[in-house]
Amino acid sequence: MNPKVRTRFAPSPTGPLHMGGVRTALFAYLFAKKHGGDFLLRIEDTDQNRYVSGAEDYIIEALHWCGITIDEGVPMGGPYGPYRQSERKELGIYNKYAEQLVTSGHAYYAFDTPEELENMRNRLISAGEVAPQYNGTSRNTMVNSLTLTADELKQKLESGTPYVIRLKMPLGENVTFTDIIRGEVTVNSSLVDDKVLLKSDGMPTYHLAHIVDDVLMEITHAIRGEEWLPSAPAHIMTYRYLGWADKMPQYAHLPLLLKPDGNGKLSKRDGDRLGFPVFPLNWTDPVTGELSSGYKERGYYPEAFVNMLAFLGWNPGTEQEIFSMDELVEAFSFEHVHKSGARFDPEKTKWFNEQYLRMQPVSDLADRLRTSVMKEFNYDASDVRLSEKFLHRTVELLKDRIHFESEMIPTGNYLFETPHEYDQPTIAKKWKDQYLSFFKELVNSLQQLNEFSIAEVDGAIKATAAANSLKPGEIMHLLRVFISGQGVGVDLLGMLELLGKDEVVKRLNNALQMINDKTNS
RNA sequence: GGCCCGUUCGUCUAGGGGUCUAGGACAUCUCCCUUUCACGGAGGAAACACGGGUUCGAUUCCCGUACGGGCUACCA
Repeated sequence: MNPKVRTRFAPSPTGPLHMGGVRTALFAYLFAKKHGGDFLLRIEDTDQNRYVSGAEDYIIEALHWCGITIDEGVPMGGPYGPYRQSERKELGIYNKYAEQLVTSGHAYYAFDTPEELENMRNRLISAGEVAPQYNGTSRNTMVNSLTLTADELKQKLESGTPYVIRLKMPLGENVTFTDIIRGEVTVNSSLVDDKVLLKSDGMPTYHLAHIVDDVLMEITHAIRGEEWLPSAPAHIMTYRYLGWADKMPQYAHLPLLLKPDGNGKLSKRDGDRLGFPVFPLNWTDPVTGELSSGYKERGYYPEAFVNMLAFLGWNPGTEQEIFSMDELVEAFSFEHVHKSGARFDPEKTKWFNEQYLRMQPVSDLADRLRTSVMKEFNYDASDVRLSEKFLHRTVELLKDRIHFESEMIPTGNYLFETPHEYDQPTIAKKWKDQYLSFFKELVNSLQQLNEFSIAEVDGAIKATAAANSLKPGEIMHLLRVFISGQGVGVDLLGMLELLGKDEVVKRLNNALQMINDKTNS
């Protein structure tokens, strides 16, 4: 029987998680859930120089907002804890396995200083080497436990000379492994350098830490970005040298997310440069105070964001595009994950949001609109504009015209407030003095209506127009401007009915006063 | 530069030798609906990078070229 599927998302807390990271987490989550497994969050905080405070909380909040639920790991813990590598270091595991590799002859101590490393690279470059590396050939010229005598080594170690432990990559060996997405990948071991496994500060590098942790946490599938493909052979070798070939998770290297414009992978800087967020949530840089905008605060539904993300590099193989998280879990498979990078399109993201907006129940939108209205305007609790009926109808009038819920008030502001300004270009274009009597009569006619319904109002407008030998088409646009102040907007008759007799009459009188003032000035 | 990975409409993609006069979606254009603008509906334009093979037959398989992406740290 196959072991229970366990996948993990293992970001390093160096800043806010960007959407590429969220997608990696999403695919790992979908795969785990599809197979009835667990999804873990491990924090890879082995680089103390790049640690950013708040980043870990941000990652947790972002995943939560997206509906990606963590079964185990940071923050709640679990049977394989701790789940932060800085804390796991205290367990002595990284040290232990690094030493084990040294003992078995698959790794060695290296005492070279940064200057010496730099010199070595320059030396190789001037010797015509295009890719200077610390590897099977150059290590013989360096200061390490392979070139030092036993006494020299002992002396260095005892005097506390800083050292790293490097993986001893073999020369000229073909390393083959199977990637779930790319199939069989073969790389010659000569091409990959002797990776540092343990740094001089005692911390492991990613190369060692993720392997030790994946095995100890019984991870079955290691899902990560394509940028790791070149170092995968080093990882494969490490598993073998540690005697963990049978415990190695299956690797899946995901295609990268590319910039909507120009070249290269999507970066944290692209978002605000191009006017769309690259982060799920707002992020304020703790050092510079600079704000990067997030999808949440921009008014995107997490479901829309996730749906969009899922379709970057993956497809269900059918023509269905709108998927709930449950449906994504059901449909997900690596067979339908692309090999090539996906250019991200902000326009499509908006479209996804619109789709989710249209699916919202009107009553839910009305409830949320009430909250916004109360915040925006100082209405009395008994104000009709806070009534169920008014809000419900407002939502119906507005919802198909907007991309975000947050646009309801800005787009429909004239439904909440009597206009103070009017679209003068439209008035100038349409207005004729002979319309004055029509509008005056219309006010009277509307005032006499017992029932202020669409049908009644429509009837009154038509009758008054006919009495003035006007075609309704002539004055409808002006009527809209007089009522809403704007030339475009929601259905006119629907708006009149919603506003009600008193408000409509009031607005009409205001507008006629405005016309009068203009004429006299 | 070297190495690795990739290459279907502008973008995301369907497609695993004949069903491809290459399908869908976003964006774009036209028309319809609408006494506004949207929404909605209908339609249009728009792609197999190139060159060699293999094959009766290649978008689909192989090789090369071009292009794109990634990596090339005591960062992940």
